[in-house]
Amino acid sequence: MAGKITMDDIARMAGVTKSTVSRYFNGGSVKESTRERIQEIIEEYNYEPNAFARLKARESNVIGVVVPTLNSKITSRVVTSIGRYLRDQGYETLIKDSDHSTELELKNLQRLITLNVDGILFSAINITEEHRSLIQNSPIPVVVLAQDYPQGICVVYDDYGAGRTMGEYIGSRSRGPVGYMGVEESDEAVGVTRKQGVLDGLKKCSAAEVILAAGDYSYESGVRMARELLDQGPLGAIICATDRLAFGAYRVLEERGLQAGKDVSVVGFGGYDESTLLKPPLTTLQFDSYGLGYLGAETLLKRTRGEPVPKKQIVDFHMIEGNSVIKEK
Amino acid sequence: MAGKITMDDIARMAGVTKSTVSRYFNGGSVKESTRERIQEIIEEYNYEPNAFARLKARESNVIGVVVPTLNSKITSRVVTSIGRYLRDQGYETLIKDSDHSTELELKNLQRLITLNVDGILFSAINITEEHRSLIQNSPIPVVVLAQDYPQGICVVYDDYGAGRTMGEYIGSRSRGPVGYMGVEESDEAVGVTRKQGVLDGLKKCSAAEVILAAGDYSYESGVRMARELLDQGPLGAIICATDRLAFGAYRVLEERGLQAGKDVSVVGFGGYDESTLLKPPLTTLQFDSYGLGYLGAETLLKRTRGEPVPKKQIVDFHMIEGNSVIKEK
DNA sequence: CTGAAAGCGCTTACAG
DNA sequence: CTGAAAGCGCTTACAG
Repeated sequence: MAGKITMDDIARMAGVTKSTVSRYFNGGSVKESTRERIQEIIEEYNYEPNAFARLKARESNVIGVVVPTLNSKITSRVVTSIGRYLRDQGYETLIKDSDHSTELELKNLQRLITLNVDGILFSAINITEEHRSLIQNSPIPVVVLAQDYPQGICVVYDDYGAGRTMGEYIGSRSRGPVGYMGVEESDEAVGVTRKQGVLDGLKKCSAAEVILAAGDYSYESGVRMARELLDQGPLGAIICATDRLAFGAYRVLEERGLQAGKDVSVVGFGGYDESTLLKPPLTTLQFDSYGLGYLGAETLLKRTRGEPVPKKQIVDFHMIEGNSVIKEK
Repeated sequence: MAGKITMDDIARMAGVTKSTVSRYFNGGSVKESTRERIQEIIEEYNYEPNAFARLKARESNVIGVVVPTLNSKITSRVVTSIGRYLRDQGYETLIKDSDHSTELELKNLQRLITLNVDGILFSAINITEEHRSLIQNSPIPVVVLAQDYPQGICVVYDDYGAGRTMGEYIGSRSRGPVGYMGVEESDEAVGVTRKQGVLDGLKKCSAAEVILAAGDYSYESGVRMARELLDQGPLGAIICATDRLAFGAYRVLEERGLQAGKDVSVVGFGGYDESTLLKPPLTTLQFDSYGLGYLGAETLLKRTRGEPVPKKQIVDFHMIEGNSVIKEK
């Protein structure tokens, strides 16, 4: 039975009309005594209004979130953080998974718009012209997460700063050529910005030659790139665009009888839980994913209220030092 | 503009009424020529009907999923799998995260019921009396995931079988006392069933003494339990209820100058990605999470159509052999 | 403070 | 094959 009760049922039982019950929920004026009567009935039946039937309401109190995948520790952190913040603020979170498909990203965005949610947190692998046009024309506020978006509001990781920090870190303590295992440039944040940071950081601190490789985000891709780089001769250091790629590098080093932190320095980005489990533990830069989610949600809510928000916000990172970098003597 | 268009707008542009457009979407009879006209307009405006405005429809075509947390590789796999299946079948997936809170689990369940989704996939840490009563009285079909639920329909991992397999595996190749690092018994599936399997398997194949420890699911808990066990004397093997706990055990072994696979056997359950990265790689049992999600979704859809479904379905597991078990000579 | 009525975007018998 | 009308569960001016 529970759940098939409507606002009208509650109203009847409380001896009022649904208008009054609606006001009860939406902060309209209701006499203290009726308020109590309504409350009793509600508690007895465990009633909650159907959030999606508020077709005529100004706001739906639901925020949509679209993520490129759910199969990622990072995304999990971001979404968990968003959910916590929104819940505290009395909002529903509607999560849509694009499962690595650009087509689905577009569809999900479109769908959230027609669902008339109050706002959208949008995270995509890369933002195409179509994404842009959809976001631009959206009657609903959209905040873009983890990708730069000059046409609108975004909250991003400090990819350039992180890259640069890592570049300087390695540049100042490594000798010999440096290999960089990156990802395709279609991913702005990681493929372009992070890489540029690394290159600039290295250049500032060392004259070492840099050899570039590029692939996708998979473990296998890491293995392939590491082989490709090492086949070209000995390396002083390998900088990997993500920890997962570094896992692949570890595997290849082992195959070749080399040891990270002794024969060659290896570093990554991400600060995955498993990186501390490696032997030796990986030195890596961790981004503040919880901060990203929190800030994104907060910013979006401000937007929906028409409050001013920064066009772009950058969240911090910090280094987790493992033992994978050759010690200076 | 995109998104503010309603079915009525489309209808007007196509020179028909919204009744006809509605029929177009729901498979009613529409003349070929009008069908084409409607289709054109829809494509031009990228229109999609608002799924949540189907207040009067028999079905909403949305399935709710409640998960205990999003911060888990296992859950991610399950949810991704559910999403894929449902999408193929033309359903929306609405994900609700309980964030480790029993109270939220109840709330999420309640909310999905009042949202009048077509069905609910429910996964909870443990199922209390309150959960039971809510599910029992739900006017909407519910399929319980990953926990036994004799009062209704469930899809579960083979916790007993997996435990038993692992128990026999270790029992037949280990000498000396066996330590078991488990979790609290409030978690039926892992805390009780899996443990019982392990104990039965061990008993069948060995007369070795078994020392039990229990804690929560965290890495720190694994560290604590491993210390506790090893403090009581040397062990031939440590069986960990999850891989994460095994990570803690590895850490303690290292502290004490012991090596997994040489001085003591260590095994886990879960088949986490990172387990193969350990040194030595962990021998572990992996459950078929994708299968669980897929089967759960399929079963739920059958239920919504009134088709008969098994009361309980058990998904498979398989062993991933690492190098963490002492070789027999 | 409260109710009657119109409306949100859609669906569904019922006529024609 | 198509439209007019009633209705889904809720909200919102508008009277009183």
